[in-house]
Amino acid sequence: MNETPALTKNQSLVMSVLSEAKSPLSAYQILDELRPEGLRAPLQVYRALDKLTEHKLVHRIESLNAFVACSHAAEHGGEMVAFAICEACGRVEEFCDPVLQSRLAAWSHEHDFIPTRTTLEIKGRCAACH
Amino acid sequence: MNETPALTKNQSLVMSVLSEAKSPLSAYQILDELRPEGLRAPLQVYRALDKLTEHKLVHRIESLNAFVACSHAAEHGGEMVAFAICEACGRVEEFCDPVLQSRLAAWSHEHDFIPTRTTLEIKGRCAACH
DNA sequence: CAAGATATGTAATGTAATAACATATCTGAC
DNA sequence: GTCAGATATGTTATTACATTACATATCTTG
Ligand SMILES: [Zn+2]
Ligand SMILES: [Zn+2]
Ligand SMILES: [Zn+2]
Ligand SMILES: [Zn+2]
Repeated sequence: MNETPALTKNQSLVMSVLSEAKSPLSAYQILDELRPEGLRAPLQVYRALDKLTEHKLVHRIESLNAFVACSHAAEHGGEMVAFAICEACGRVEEFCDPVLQSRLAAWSHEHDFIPTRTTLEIKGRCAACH
Repeated sequence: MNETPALTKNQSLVMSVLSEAKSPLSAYQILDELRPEGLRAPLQVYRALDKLTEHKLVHRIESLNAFVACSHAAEHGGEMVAFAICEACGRVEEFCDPVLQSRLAAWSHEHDFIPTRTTLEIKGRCAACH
């Protein structure tokens, strides 16, 4: 069910750039990295990002207008994902928390709200940057 | 301590537009609303939004690149704020939840992360839009 | 092979946010 | 009152982020 298909050429290129990045990259930063490989237009990157995001191999960080490779070893289920973003070094840590998830589910249920997607991003300073 | 100063002319204009809006507005939508009052440039709106956001009279919705008037009757303390955003009607509900807040504080403490700002936005369908 | 689906290439445009600089208004010290 | 610093405003240009529209190529599958 819902197998992740093999990546296409552009998807692979974008994925490899994000996998090697130490912090989130904007679509235009990714494009610049890939000009040597022949990419020229933002849309080539955005299309790849759309697919990668759909398959949850990549996540969009809304508060940065940027993208990170998923750091989950295993596949994502339907669970909520959160991010801790260091404002000093730029590093992002991805995490899941069942308590947060169930608390949000409870709020939604109480308020007759049907959630489809949750954005949870904490900005601050990571352990290495105190 | 930290009194909210009286609003300037442009801040008042922007605040009044947001207060009457039924859903979040982009800076450019606000600008269009205020052209009749003489505003002409995005920066006039962005500057007002910066101050209003600083005083927490307005919140930025990161996932929409848009802004809403704060719906808290009382003043904000340092607490975390969350938003439930209806993808059908556009309405946004602002809420606080101590459980979410303490759980995020716990995660941060466990991971030696010093948080400064949290973005929590749930997209979905509100009670009126099932 | 033919037909439909998926992926790619390219140009142009739309939308969001900031930089740089000039001018005006407010506020307190003298 | 007036001078000086701080705050607010006005204006133009530019940068950053994202999508529309259309043409072409490649990959399925009957
Ligand atoms: Zn992930
Ligand atoms: Zn750090
Ligand atoms: Zn509020
Ligand atoms: Zn609704």
